[in-house]
Amino acid sequence: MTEGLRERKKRETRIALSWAAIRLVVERGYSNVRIEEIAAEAGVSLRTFRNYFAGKAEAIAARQVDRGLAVNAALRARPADEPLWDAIRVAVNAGFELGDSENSGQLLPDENWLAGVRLMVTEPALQGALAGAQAAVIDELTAVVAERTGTTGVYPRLVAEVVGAAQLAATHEWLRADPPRPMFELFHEVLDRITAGLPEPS
Amino acid sequence: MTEGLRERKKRETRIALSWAAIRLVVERGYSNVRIEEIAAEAGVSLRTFRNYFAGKAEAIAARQVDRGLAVNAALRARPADEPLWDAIRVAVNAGFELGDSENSGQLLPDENWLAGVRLMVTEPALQGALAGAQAAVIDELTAVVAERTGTTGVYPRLVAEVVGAAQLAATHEWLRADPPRPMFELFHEVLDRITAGLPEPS
DNA sequence: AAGAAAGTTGCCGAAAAGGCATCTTTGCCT
DNA sequence: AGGCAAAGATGCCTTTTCGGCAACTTTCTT
Repeated sequence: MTEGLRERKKRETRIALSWAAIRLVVERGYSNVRIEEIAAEAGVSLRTFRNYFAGKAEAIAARQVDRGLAVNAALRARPADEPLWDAIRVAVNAGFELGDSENSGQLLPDENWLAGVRLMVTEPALQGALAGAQAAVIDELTAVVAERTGTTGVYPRLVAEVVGAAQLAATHEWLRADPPRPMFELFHEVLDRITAGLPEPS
Repeated sequence: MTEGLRERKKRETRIALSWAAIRLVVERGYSNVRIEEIAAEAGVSLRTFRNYFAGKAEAIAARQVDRGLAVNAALRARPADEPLWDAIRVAVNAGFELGDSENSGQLLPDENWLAGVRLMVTEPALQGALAGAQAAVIDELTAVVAERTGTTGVYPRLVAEVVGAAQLAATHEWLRADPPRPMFELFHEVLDRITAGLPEPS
């Protein structure tokens, strides 16, 4: 069965709330946004907001979660005989593309927006939520890696955590880079270093 | 000048609050602990608790932060000509030892306690705070690595993030392992894999 | 010893959080 | 189509959190 109306609406509401939260926070600053306003912006009641998210921070982090889940799904969809790290590269890129398409389809973001995002991610409460969201995604990724490689023990988790670390490092660099660089490029550079065992650059 | 009375008391209060929070939450479960009770347990007012921490979750994560900062300090203290990854191994071990000494000095933890901790870390709100705390520590670690290696660009951040990932993976395994295994052993295994470029185990 | 600086505490209002009952919408079966 | 059941949205209400402010106490400096 294809996706029903109910589920589609729910997903749309979730996305609308999350974007509303991000937009308002980027514009006005984290503590100057009431969750009631986010709800209004997305056209639902405050109470409904609370049915979806535990708070502002979680709403904002939701976009990250969805992207992460997309990566996981993409990884599952890769051919089983493809080398693990090749598959991971492709899957993560697919995740970035999702982000782009939800955006204006631009590889490099608007300058004001970027500034707002930089400000936003300095918010301590946000960092926690973002990191926590990442953790949840990584739990699932661990399972995917375990399944794919048929390994047990630490290995799957370690790979998952490291992929997460790679994404974080790439994202940091992406926010820092001037002039801006596209995400996939940064990510590949990072993965190259990791699969080389992270030797000190000479 | 050595550490004054004021600073020592402050540090003690911080630690007392954090342990009180952890103990109560492990015993009763996250949502059954009022922060007022934590404050009482540590012998300060509710308002004072709030001067130290933004909430329950942050109080609990504080122990992690302190351990992380200890690792960073230890890394700074390593001889400058020591290979980076050797220095990291030693520094992280020093961090674990700190945790042990604050504990009963045991390498392997009590069974009830472990069960409580397992339960505690499943709490979503906690995961966020723990991960967020980790993120803050990693920011500092990035600086330490940059300083030590004299590198710029992504490399320092990448190393820092990966070290964080390694600790997370090791911790997960530590919580999962039955029979229990000592942390330092798990961590070394994990680091070996990383410096080998994370090849799929055959 | 005295003033300055830092820390603690109570009070208070705003906001968040979440349980519960009600009403509406969607999905499914006949 | 009709109608029932499940899921969702909303409002209401109570408890808890959150954080600014000002008064008071302790520690530090000279």
